[in-house]
Amino acid sequence: MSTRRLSADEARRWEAWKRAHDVVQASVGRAIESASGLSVPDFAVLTRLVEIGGGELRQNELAASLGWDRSRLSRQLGRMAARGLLVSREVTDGVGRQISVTDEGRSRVQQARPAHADAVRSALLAPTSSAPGFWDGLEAIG
Amino acid sequence: MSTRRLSADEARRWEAWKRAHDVVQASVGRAIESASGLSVPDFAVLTRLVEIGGGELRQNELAASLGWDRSRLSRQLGRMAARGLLVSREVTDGVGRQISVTDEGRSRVQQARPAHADAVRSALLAPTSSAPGFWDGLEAIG
DNA sequence: AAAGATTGAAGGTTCAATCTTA
DNA sequence: TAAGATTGAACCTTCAATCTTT
Repeated sequence: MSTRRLSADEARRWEAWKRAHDVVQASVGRAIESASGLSVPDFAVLTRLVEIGGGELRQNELAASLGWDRSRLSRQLGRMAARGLLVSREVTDGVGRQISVTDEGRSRVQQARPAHADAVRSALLAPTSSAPGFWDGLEAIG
Repeated sequence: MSTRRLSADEARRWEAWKRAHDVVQASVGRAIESASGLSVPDFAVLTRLVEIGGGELRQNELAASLGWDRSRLSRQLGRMAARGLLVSREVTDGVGRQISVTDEGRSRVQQARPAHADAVRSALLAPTSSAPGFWDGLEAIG
């Protein structure tokens, strides 16, 4: 049935779905932050840099890998460079910039990885009764 | 099996889950915005105001209803008041503020509701083959 | 002109500190 | 003191405009 607004039951299911997602994201974010001091975007950038580029990538390749637009990545890299997590250099043989992880950035992402893996597994991939995750939050949704 | 980082397959499932969520949220957000000019937080605030309070609520009741902290709501209400969507008054008989929807705010939320309902239904509650939603995005996740 | 990147402006979120009033 | 609310600062996201180099 289609009406001009959500029914109380539909609204309840929609809110439960959003809340379940937010709980998972917050859990993973807290795990990363407490293990390494990195934010979720920091971790996303450093992970690509280390795992795809071996520590270095062109900025446009990084953008493509993340699925981010130029502006978003430019601002994120600016903040991360100011914190010493990476460095940005002009590329001599053409247009563009080369992004390189620093020792500090490499160390931090290594610190974050186990906590990230555990949090994702327990919240989403393999929730347990002692650590309920996304799917449990949706039990009543049908 | 538990290792110190996500496997390629685990990472793929995790990314797919996040992407599916983001697609749904973006779809609902665009529907609200194009129908009414309201943002998602605008719509959340006005919906509570109209449906729970009949157009008026104490600020702390609004915060509880939304599950938002004081700071977040204070900043959101400031922006909305500046745009004429609501007004904020001191409460004479004690501490606190009274938030009231304006005619403009009431009109906007009414404009947004059908688009919101349609978007939520097609993206999450009852996706169709012509409008795939969240669950379809997760097909490969197992 | 096209590609790669940055910036101004606006909106959103969070934390800690602060202010006000009962 | 405690409750209700605001603010400074930092971070995040997006859009349109801009800048630079090929």
